[in-house]
Amino acid sequence: MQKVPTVYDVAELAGVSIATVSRVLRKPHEVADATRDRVNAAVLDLGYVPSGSARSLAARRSGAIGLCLPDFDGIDEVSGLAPVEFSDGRVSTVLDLPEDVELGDHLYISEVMLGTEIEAWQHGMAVTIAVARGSRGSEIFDNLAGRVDGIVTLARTIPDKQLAHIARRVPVVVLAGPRSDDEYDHITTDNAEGMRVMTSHVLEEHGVTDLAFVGGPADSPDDDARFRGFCQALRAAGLPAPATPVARGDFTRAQGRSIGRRLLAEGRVPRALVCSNDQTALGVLDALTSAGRRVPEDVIVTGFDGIDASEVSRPRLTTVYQPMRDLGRAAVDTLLHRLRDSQIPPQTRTLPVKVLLRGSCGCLPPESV
Amino acid sequence: MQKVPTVYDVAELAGVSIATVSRVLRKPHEVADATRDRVNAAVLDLGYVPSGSARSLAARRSGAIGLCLPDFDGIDEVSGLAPVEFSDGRVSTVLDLPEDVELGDHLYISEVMLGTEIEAWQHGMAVTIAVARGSRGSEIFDNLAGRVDGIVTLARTIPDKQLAHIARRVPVVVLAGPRSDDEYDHITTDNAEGMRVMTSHVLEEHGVTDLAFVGGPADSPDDDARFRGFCQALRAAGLPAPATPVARGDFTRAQGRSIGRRLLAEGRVPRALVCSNDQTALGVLDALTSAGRRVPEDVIVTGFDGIDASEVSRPRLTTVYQPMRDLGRAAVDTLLHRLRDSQIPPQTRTLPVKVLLRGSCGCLPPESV
DNA sequence: TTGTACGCGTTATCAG
DNA sequence: CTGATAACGCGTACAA
Repeated sequence: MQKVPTVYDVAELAGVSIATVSRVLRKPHEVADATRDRVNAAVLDLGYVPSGSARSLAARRSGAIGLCLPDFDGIDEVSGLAPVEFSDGRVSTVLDLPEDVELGDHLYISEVMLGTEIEAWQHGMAVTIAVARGSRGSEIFDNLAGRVDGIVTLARTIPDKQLAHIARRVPVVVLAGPRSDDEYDHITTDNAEGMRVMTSHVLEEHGVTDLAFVGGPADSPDDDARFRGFCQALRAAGLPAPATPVARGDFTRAQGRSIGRRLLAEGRVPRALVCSNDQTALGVLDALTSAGRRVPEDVIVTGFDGIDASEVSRPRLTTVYQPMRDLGRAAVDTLLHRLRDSQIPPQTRTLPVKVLLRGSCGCLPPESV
Repeated sequence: MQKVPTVYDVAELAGVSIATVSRVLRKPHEVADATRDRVNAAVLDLGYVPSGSARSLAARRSGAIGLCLPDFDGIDEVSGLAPVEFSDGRVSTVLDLPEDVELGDHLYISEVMLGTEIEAWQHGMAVTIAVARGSRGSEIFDNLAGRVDGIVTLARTIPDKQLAHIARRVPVVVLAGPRSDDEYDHITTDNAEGMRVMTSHVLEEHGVTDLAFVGGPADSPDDDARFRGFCQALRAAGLPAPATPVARGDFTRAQGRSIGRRLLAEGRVPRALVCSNDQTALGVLDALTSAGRRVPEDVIVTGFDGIDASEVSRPRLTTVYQPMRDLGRAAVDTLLHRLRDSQIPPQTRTLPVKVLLRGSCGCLPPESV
């Protein structure tokens, strides 16, 4: 680490030119066996590791793709973070009472990350991640854009203006965003159609006509599409569609709970609550059951996403599953296509969703929760 | 994207030298206001984004840290991965019966990633991740090492030999590994002590003397330390300590289940099963309860890690919580220290654990599960 | 305050 | 098959 060896050092030790060293590393078959062995020995001997920066600079590609994520953990200022505490050798023991767990809060994003990484790995590329925390986001994303071959970003993570700026340097793929009039490739899921089918199920199979939609953030394109699907199903059934959701949360379980409590307090709980995502639905479920309402007997609750937590709630949540991991994979796939051919017009590729009927709509017998 | 602008283009448009452009970007205050404005305008106009490669090369630091993770998702060959399927516009509906969920399988790693990212972000650094999948691992890690300022790796992710090679170029911090006779900095948790306290609790508070340890992989340093803690508690209580765990799994819930079934079949279920991690414990719990054994009345089960899934099991799992996120944070913190001063001797920093008493050891009344 | 010129460690294009 | 040598895009002493 004191004196990091370079191609020159390797070349000298092996008694060849730097060009040959480079060849041994990149196209070993173009080099004579004996020469190759000498070079490889020198590499091992010196502890040589090629400089990625120099390599990227000369090759005009970095072999990495950038993943931009929104501030999903709520940490947004450096000052707000306590330093890590180390052990003093003692182990404390506490009686841990049950409480509400924000289980699966990061799951959506974790899955997207994983999918991105997997597909990148398949193509021998690395993934560099950047989270839009705090005020320095701008700087962070520019830095990222400068060091990768392409960028995958969740919708609404990077301000439009900056995204446009970045996109002049590297291709951009937007995840879960609406296909607006931009120049980017998009990956979406069947939000509207999924919610339409889900709603129709409640309408037709369960004969419910009194149902309301619990939404997410007003500026969420996902939420918007889901609400549209909900309304569409209502109209198709000859029912009036509301102009807006009965309430809006921020896609967190905590907000779902408070919405549930509010509806209870105001006596506005309908026969079925169709929620815009699982977290919200689970929160609503919490509020309902702790107020003594039976789900699904008194109220039907449905979600959207299919996070793991929806699988272990009581009752298990009927929801619309979307392939989160494939979202990341599809984005990278699209990015690589674009890298190969920058001429093709901006694409929008849609991933399928699947309606999972479980306990919270009443499709399963009580014993299977 | 057609013709990516460089400092030269910006300099020309702004009518200054490239040195000035560079200054505007790095030390804006050393440049006259008017000049700065002209340059910034040119930057915006051209859509200029500095090349990270060139920057890293010239500055001799990349501003990124690498995170090496084991093949936690079991994907190890490119061929084994089906391509992403896109939507055909139809939404399928399925009756989704309850089944065993591998909830939280990636949680440990997700948390470490998150912690790493947070701490890196605080210091304006990016994180590049690499997973040790398949046979190309070697290549991948070398590439990573060449493009980052330092590396954080989970123990046993990179073969010793290669790690030694890499470490000659960049500093390395090993997570959750044993402090062996290497030159790396290490971050560990109080595995042995945590397990000792947990075991003592079962021994003393619940008066159990008939207990067994269900281990993880034989080559896991974490598992090893935990088993030592277990034995230590037994001896302290005047009981004989076993030479080996009663069974070994691979830290997955599935293995935990089969171990549970095996013990049941062989009639070797003791009064308490102390497990080396939560997944294993949850699997054991599955096997026990589905065989009609009551936990904690008939058998006490405990875990280690404190993953979210341990919080929602029935009964909720008594376990030893370790701060997974802090593991990542501490690693980055240590790495940055080392970057600043390469002279200090290799350090080992230990993070505290906490024993969480919940339902599966019998510390909580039945109603709070 | 601004400009000149060199170096950073590779890759790639030619000759040989 | 191997060796010079010119980019690659930026940071930075050193000058002006």
